[in-house]
Amino acid sequence: MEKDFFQRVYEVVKQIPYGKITTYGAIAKKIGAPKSARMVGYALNVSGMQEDVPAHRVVNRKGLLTGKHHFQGTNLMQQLLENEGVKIKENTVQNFKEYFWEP
DNA sequence: TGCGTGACTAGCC
DNA sequence: AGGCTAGCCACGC
Repeated sequence: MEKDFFQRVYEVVKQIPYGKITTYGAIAKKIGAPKSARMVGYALNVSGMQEDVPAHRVVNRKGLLTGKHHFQGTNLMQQLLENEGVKIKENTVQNFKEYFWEP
């Protein structure tokens, strides 16, 4: 049975390895909806019930932590990424291209 | 059934 | 080079 759009997003996001990050567009393309990058972020927004979904490892194509505003703390998302060895500066991932992981 | 909204992306000015 | 607008799809009311 085909999983819901959101569930597909969770499946891909959960596959992101430790210390790596990816973009909404990459995920959207992976699930077969390259035009629905916005839906990926939307899905993560309601992923509050999905603890296994490391939404903090998902950023926009510029490496900007666009979704950090949706996290509990003001810098929680950044703290989590730095905890995995990802350097963050001004809400932006440093060496984003190197940390980028394609599903 | 229809309009508005959004954790995006790409293109144009 | 930087900022703004348009297009896109799925969900909620």
